[in-house]
Amino acid sequence: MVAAITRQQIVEAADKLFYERGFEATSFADISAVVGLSRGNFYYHFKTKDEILEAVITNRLSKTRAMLDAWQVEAKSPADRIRRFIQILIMNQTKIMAYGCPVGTLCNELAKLDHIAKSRAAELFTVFRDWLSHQFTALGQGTNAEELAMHVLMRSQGVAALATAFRDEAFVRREVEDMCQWLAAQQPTSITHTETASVQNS
Amino acid sequence: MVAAITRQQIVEAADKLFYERGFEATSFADISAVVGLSRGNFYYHFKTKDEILEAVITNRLSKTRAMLDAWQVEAKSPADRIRRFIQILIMNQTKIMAYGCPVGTLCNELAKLDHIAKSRAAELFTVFRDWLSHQFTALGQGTNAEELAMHVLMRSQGVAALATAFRDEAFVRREVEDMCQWLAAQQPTSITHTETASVQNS
DNA sequence: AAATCTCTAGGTCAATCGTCCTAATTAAAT
DNA sequence: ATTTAATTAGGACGATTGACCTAGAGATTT
Repeated sequence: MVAAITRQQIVEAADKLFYERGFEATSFADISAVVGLSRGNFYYHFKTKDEILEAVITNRLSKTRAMLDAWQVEAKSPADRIRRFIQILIMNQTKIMAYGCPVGTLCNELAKLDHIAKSRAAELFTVFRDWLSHQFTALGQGTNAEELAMHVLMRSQGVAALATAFRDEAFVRREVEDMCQWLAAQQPTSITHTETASVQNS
Repeated sequence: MVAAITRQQIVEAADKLFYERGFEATSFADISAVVGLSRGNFYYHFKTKDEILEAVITNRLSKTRAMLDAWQVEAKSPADRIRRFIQILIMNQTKIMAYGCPVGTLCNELAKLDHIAKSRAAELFTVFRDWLSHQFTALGQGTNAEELAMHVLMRSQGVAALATAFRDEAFVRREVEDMCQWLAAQQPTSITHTETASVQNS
């Protein structure tokens, strides 16, 4: 079963190229050159380009879920976990300034192509949204959890988009800081009531 | 001088196609089919595809400036003008949900392609940023004007990106409303001082 | 050792890409 | 009316695209 390894190598290379160059702009030849495989051999592993895209999205979904699961134990409070999400903008700053957000840009390209997989790519956003929504619920914002999750997602997308266009590191830092301050204000009745401290330890 | 008309038709058609399908995904044949011209005849008007892109960006820049100039007289107060900008998300909702923001998605595609015109496309953002910055200065936010302008731009980009992925009209309305409320809170000392009313009439 | 299955290399296919050339048509100028 | 310039149509170019086939090498099983 060496094919499974080669297959994963293809998916990994395709993922990187789809992100850095775009789906359409990446050819079979490009991917095979990275993996070190002959173009013709591709048909054995993937019959169509859409099949590679499908595999890339599936791979991203599982990796994203694994990352969020890890944060669930690494970060102690819901607020810390949301901050962890926001900090992605700092962690991946260089790549984001060069290529934008991997999820947002893929969804946008597939939307323009009216590609069959566009809704499947949007699942990546859903995973983040549901996870963020879960964190906001744990923060005591059960009624607005999904709205707040979408708001965080929205801001992240906006920062990523402008980071690519302006390449302004100060802007990214400023907006991340602003988001964290906004987040701190989202803990309901944090000043008047003191029992919210216990929520952060859940 | 009939060529000028044909040239403008080409630019207009290319603009629409670049927006709806993307720059790379649009071919000479696609544009010529829309205009009703033979493919070969293209070379007379535009020698390269990059030349069309350049013309499209230039066209967008002048159209954008003209629109913002019109708003300067149509809308009475700086706040009204900024609201007018925010309302684009509602006005162009259908197209944005299908293809995203014309500026943001173009900048992103060109960034991935590492295209020569990527900085030129970013000028579109600069035009909006400077105009917004000017409005915030008129609002009495001279010190933070550019930061606030970038913040509005960021939010618009974020809403557009998620609108494409989720196709959620309620989300767009909610975020636009939230932005307008945020804007209302940005008028410094609007409650304690009354002289800010005169600023709105400038 | 023979047979079977897994995996790969190289090449072909028609279609399409951006680019470019040339002959013909149309309009303008003399 | 004749020359000149502006504009067009159609085709050809080399390269590249995604897709596909087949022969054979390599590994595994019998």
